[in-house]
Parts: sequence; C-alpha cells; structure tokens
Amino acid sequence: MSPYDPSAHPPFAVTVDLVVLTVRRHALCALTVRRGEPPFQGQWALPGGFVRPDEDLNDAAARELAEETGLTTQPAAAGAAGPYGATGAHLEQLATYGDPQRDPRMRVVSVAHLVLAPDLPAPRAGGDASGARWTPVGELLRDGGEPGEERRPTLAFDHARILADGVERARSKIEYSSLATAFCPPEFTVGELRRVYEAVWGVALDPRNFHRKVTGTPGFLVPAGGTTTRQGGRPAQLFRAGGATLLNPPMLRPEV
Amino acid sequence: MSPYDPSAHPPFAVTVDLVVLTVRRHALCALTVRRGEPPFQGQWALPGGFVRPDEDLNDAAARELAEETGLTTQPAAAGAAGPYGATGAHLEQLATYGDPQRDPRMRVVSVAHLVLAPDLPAPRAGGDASGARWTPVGELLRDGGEPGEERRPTLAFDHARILADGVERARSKIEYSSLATAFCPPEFTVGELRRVYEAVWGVALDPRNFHRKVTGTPGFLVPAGGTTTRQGGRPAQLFRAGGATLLNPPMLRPEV
DNA sequence: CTTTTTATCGTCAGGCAGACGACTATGATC
DNA sequence: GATCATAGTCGTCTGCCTGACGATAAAAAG
Repeated sequence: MSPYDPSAHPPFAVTVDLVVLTVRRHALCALTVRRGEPPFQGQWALPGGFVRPDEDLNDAAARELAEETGLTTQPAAAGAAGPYGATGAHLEQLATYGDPQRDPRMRVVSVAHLVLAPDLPAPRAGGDASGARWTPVGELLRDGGEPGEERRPTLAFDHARILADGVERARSKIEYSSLATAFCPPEFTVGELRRVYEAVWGVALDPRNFHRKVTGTPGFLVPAGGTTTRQGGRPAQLFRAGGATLLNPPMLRPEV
Repeated sequence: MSPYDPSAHPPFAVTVDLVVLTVRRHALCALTVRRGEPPFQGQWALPGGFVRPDEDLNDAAARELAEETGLTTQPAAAGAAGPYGATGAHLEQLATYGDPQRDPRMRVVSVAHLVLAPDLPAPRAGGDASGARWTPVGELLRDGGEPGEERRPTLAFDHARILADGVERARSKIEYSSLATAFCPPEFTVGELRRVYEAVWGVALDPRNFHRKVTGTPGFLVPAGGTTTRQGGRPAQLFRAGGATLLNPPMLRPEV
C-alpha cells in the first residue's frame, strides 16, 4: 500500500453536482443548465462546480445552489430551527461518482447532492451556464429513445445516471419521511401535498385515504389556522409541516 | 465560478474508508485496524486507503477489502449471478466525508463504503496496519464516556462518525431488504437469521412471529434441503437467500 | 340555481403484526 | 432410559391499518 506521502498521490479534482427537484404543473422537474463550454458544449447538464480548497462538501453544494437558484438551504438534521417559517430547501448528500472516464478532461470525483425545493419562479442562470430551466424528469430519463422521437435532451457526462439516482432517492424517501413537505410552500393543503406525492410517484392516490393517513399521523401536519380555495372547490384547511421527520408506518406507494 | 483549467484547481486526495460489519457471538462488530504511523499512531481506525489514478471508487473499495480481509465482493445489484453459492460480501457506497480539517496532513476526501460480511476467522492484518481485529460497535460508539470507564477505544479521524453512519445504514436497510442474509453463511436457519436481526438491532424478537414473517415472504428464503442442529435443540431447516432483495411489507423494528 | 370541483367524514372487509399457547425433536443430565 | 433444557415450528386471537368506496360539504362556474 502507498506510504503517506502527499506528493506521491495523483491529484483529483472534486466537484459537487446538484439534483434539484421540484414539482411544477403536476410533474416532477429537475433543474438543468446548458453548458457554455466544451466538453458537451450546448448540452444540458446538472448544475455543479468545483469544491474550493477550504470548503466542506455540504457548503460547496449550498453555495452552488445559491449561485444557480438563489435558494438557501435549511440545515438538514440540525434540529435547531423549527419547521415554522422555514424558507430553505432541503439538501442532502446523494452519492459520489468517480469513474476514471467520467470527465474527458481529467480525473474528477463528483459528490452529488439532492435538493428538494418548492415550486419556484423561473430559475436564474448563473456562472458558466448560458441557460437554466426546469425539465420534467420524465423527458430526461426516458430510456427508450424510440425511433420516432428524436428531440430528447441527453444530459452531459454521467448526469442521467446521477439524476436517476436522485429521483429514486426522492421517490423512496417520501415514503417513510415527511420530506414531501419540502416540495410545498410553508403553508399548504392536504390536497396540495397529495398532488406532490402523485407527481413524484407518477400515480393517482385516493384523496380520502390520503387525507386520513396524513391527518392521522401525529406530528406530521399542524393546522396553520386558515383555509384557502386556491385549488378551487371547497375551501381546504392550511397546514404547516409538523416536527415529525419520520413517518411510521410509512406511506405506501401503490403497486405499479 | 472557476473556469475549467485543471491546473487551477487545488489537488485533493481521494480515499476510500470501509465500514466492515459482521455478527460475532451475538454482537455487531466492525473491522478496525491499528494505525502504524502518525497521525493517530497506535489508535484504531477503519481500514481504507488511497484511490489509484485509474481506479473506480467501487473497485478501490473492493481492493482495500481484499487486502485487509481476503473477502471478495459480489457485484451489488448486478443481478447476474444468483444468490446460490454466492461467497462474496455485500459492498455498497455509504457516504463521502470531506471536512477540510478531517485529516491534518492534507485535504482528503474520503468515500466511505459499507461492507456486510458473514462471521469470519480472525482478520488478517495487511498493509500499513500493524493489527486488525473485530470490535463490537457498542464499544466503539458508546458516546457517554462515563467517568468510571476509561479504556474505551476512540477511532482516529472522523471514523467514529463514519462508523455510526454505516451502522445506522445497516440497521435501517435490513428492515426493508433481504440484506441481513449477507451476515449469514450460504446456508442458514431461520433462528440464525433472527439472531442477526437481534444483534444488529440490539433487541429481542419473538421467534414465532419472526419465523412466520420470513417464511411467509415469497422469495425471501428458499429451502436448501437439509437440517442442522448446530445451534442445539430441535433440528432446524436450512435455507438459502432467495432472489427477493426488497422486503415488502418491511420487517418492523420494535419500538425502543 | 344547477353543475362541477375539491375537501372531508364514515363504513366495511381483508391483511398483517404483536402476544402468546401448544407441540416437536434434538442433546444434556441424572 | 427418563427427565430436562433448548430450539424450532404451527396455530389462535385481537387490534390496527389499508384499500375500496359511499356520502356530505362548501365553494366557483355556467
């Protein structure tokens, strides 16, 4: 095994890539940026950038997120600030990708992070990206590539794989945690929360059983006091996310 | 944001650290090595080492594991080789730790991996470690540090944190997957599997309900054809791990 | 004022888990 | 060899949760 001589070890570049997910118009969407330089110039990619010399990985991800979207993050698992008035997005580490060939320029190890954000106004382009937009993940991950349809955006590098992993993490994590509220504004209705689940899972849920489940789980939702009719129909109670982070028993994802 | 000039980016060292877990004598144990050089010379640490220039992260983890224990890994999620006659340990990526201060020598980003292995003969020391042993995780993670007891081994670097994350991953993952069989020899009894759950979770489970659950879940266990009395008492049927990897509904971890 | 839409409450049957009784088949002990 | 201790395996019962779905409520749209 190698002795501990720093100069003996080849340099790696370390980056953070971001899978930023939101729910827009009943569809799960990911933030993508158009690459302004080679390689993959002009293609869509996940936002990201290099980790600075004295920066923790989580800080680098939060910085990149702020640069690309202006979003701030709430300290994940800090437990300090309650859920009331929380404005930040949820950020957590996803996985690390280090295939020696994943970047043609040099050896780059990328620590991917997952961000769940409420629906936002149009993202602002920043840095070396000549454009940024929300793209439905269904378009980005459709793997068939049928002969007929051609204009499917292909993500640069191994970002399709990273995105797929991030989407799968989000899909499974809302089963047993209250993370789905991260896709909602601070105050939301049961129906809005249900539409989040439906968009992320791509299924239809029974409104009555869903209502029973989320309102019957202690600590999941706390009444915010008002009602809203912004979805039409009968006025719905407004809720905030409660203190409970784990959902036990979990919300069951319907079969197929 | 930084332009893409490789020489402009400061070098990071990238390592893999291994949380190797097994169940020995009814206790969850982790593989620890004694450090032969500074920093933290003489202290216990998790096995690990530098990633080579043209090596994927998973390959580096598998190589370090083989160097330290002689264990081979089965390709996680390959789906190719069936569970029959599988001899390798389970290996998966855990998380990445990159605090700028985590290694006093230089900036090191460590990609931690989790390995679940059946009970092994004494580990063989390898490389720069002057010793290797199995240590019950309870001793390594006891955070109190009561005034009375003093001789508690403290892991080097941030390895206590990494180990805690790995243990938590293992504890939660055996709930909804068949991963607990990775702690068992190729053929095992229901009681042996139950003792794995009991050791990992640190709780007692009802043998009758456990038996009903695991034998009633399709694809979890397949009869191996024989019986054994190696645990004493009435002979028990031998099973192998079935093809099912996900457990639905999950095995429920008792409260508290 | 009727229709449409969404929210919310109830009911009922089936499945599953926890608690626990009963029986079986070995080895150990007297 | 009888008895005991140890594990393994099969059942039963009760309560909780879920899925399916009927019914009602309160707003906007026509």
